[in-house]
Amino acid sequence: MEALQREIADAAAFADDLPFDPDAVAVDGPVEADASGNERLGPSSDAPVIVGVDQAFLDERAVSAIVAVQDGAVIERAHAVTQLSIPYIPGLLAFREGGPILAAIEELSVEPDLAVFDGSGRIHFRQAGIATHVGVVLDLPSVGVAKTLLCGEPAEPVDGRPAGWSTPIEAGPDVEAPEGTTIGHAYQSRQWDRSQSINPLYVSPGHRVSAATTRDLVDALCAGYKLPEPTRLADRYADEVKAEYE
DNA sequence: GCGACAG
DNA sequence: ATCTTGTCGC
Repeated sequence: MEALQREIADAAAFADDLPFDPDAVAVDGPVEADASGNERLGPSSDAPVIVGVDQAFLDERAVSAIVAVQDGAVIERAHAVTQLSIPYIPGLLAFREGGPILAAIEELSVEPDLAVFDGSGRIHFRQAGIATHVGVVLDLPSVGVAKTLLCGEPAEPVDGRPAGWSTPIEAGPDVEAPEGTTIGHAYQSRQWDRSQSINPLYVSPGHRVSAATTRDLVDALCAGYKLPEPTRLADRYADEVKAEYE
């Protein structure tokens, strides 16, 4: 599995090769979850279709949820319930959740322009986190958004930073990349005004996106919550589907 | 052997 | 990821 990850990292493009202008991406406010107001029946413009991907679990089954957003509105949701066979092992997450995610994406009728994954991309021991792995398999532009850091080193302390702040995550001895290579960023999407502090997000390129653009895209996709809208919606949808299966 | 480790 | 009460703050 590790050898395959090195091949995937080799095939991955950590430079911008997007079918749309990343500077044109923006989500004004929180997106309504479903048909409660601004859902359309399918893609209606040439604006990029961005999908959020997340999972929930019941016993040894994975509930993979996909929510497609375009112009700040949900245009489609899809999901799949799959039997799991591989345990969770840090560094090998894609082998456990990759198949289930592909099954859910196959249920989608729209063609995504970008996928936002819950987990790392290039911030990975062999530069092949789940965002990179699935992105390469589908040759789909992708980014990874993780809530905790798997490996690498922040260029500076990350505690108590204001919203909008970010710092590079550099490759250390634990990453198979030249020492100091920027493999992603710590990005503070949200912060409290006083007292309590919120941890930053750890964002990294999946495939066909650079580290800087990944940070900018996540920044543009956040709308008042810690997680970017596509991810937050997929998170909620996964819980919704899970509830129906138990 | 010890420590570290996405979801 | 999942199991869960109470609690702080707008």
